[in-house]
Amino acid sequence: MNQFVKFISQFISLSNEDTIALENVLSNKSYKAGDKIVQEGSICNSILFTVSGKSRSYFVNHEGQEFTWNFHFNDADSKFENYFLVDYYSFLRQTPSHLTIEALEDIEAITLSYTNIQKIVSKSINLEKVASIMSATAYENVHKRAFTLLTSNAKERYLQLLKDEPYLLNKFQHYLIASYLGVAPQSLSRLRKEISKP
Amino acid sequence: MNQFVKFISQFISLSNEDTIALENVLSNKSYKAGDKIVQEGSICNSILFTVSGKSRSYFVNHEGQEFTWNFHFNDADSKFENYFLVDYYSFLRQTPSHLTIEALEDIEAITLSYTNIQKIVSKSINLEKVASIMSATAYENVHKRAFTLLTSNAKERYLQLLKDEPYLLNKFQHYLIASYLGVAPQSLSRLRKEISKP
DNA sequence: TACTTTCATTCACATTTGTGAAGAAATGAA
DNA sequence: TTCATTTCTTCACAAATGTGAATGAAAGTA
Repeated sequence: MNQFVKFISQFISLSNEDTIALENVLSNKSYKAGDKIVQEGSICNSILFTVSGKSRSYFVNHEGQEFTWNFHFNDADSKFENYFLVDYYSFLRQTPSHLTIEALEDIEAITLSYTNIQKIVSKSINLEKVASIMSATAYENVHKRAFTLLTSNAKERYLQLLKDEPYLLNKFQHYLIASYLGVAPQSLSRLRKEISKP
Repeated sequence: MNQFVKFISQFISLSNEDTIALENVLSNKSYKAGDKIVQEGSICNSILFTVSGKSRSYFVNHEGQEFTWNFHFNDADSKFENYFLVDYYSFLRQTPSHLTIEALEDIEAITLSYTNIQKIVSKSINLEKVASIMSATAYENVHKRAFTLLTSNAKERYLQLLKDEPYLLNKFQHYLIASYLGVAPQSLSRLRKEISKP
């Protein structure tokens, strides 16, 4: 059974027709390490579901600095939002993406296009629920990110990462974690030293 | 004609039936300056549309510090999202709110409850579009906020505010603006001095 | 008006974070 | 393995931001 369909089934019970309708609009796609899965400036017209491989999404500011927005992978540690490779902002509005998504390893993914989502959603109330769960989750995620950035300093953000998603430290390079926290790599190093032996 | 209906009409053409259906589920509500319109911890079960008066939404961190999330008012300067008094996060999921919304002046508002939205949305495709416009806008807004906080420092955030929403400086007290930017009031003062005479 | 309260600014100093350079450690390739 | 490359850490110093206190301006109240 398709991994994406299996994933959706955890949330919503799908009829046989729903399952078939869904499977019919899905296709497989693969990327090589280093590929840009989503390009800043281009419109994000499909949602990709990660089957295997790690990737990261990031913003680039006016000075060319990269800031990791999120990490994406599919294993026991991953959360809901980690599976999906998409700039929701761009996807929802069909406007140019601000985000770039880059394959850190070879990626296997399942793709669902914007137009196909419209098609299946209009056919099935259950599938409509999936779309709303996904967008509510995306909203929660970005909301939490903004809250953390507004209300806490670098040390607090690192402690929160240690608490909420410590496995990221083993999966991704620390300079990427640093840009996820919004600090310089050297500052992260300093924080780690300070926290490890108080 | 109801101000909220008028507002909606700018985006979507409403049939007579739609208009009547919408007006039937709206009601007026007023608050006194200082009132809490949305309380942290309680579920946000309606969306309020500001007719008059200023308010602000804010988070409180673990140390009791307040961080302004947004300013809300309804005049020539206001944007889409400024009208609405709601914690979308809480509203979408019907979970306890993280935000508090406080009336800075006496407020007149139009209220639309969660259950009533479901009712009218299921009756009219046009009204469904309104709901999706609103949630896409909420998403864009929070996305932009997170992006700015992640990628720019205090000075850049202040310059961006000067560029994008300078009128806030005349409408709201500077210590509130400071907490919106995520800096201490004294730091905002220093930035203003530095920028006014280079 | 005078009085009180609140807010904005300024200052000195503390703390946090950034930066560039250097070396250590880890990783990957031949 | 050895060598080259990348990443992590450490350090010293610079820059940014926070903090508490003091002052004066502005706004509200009697």
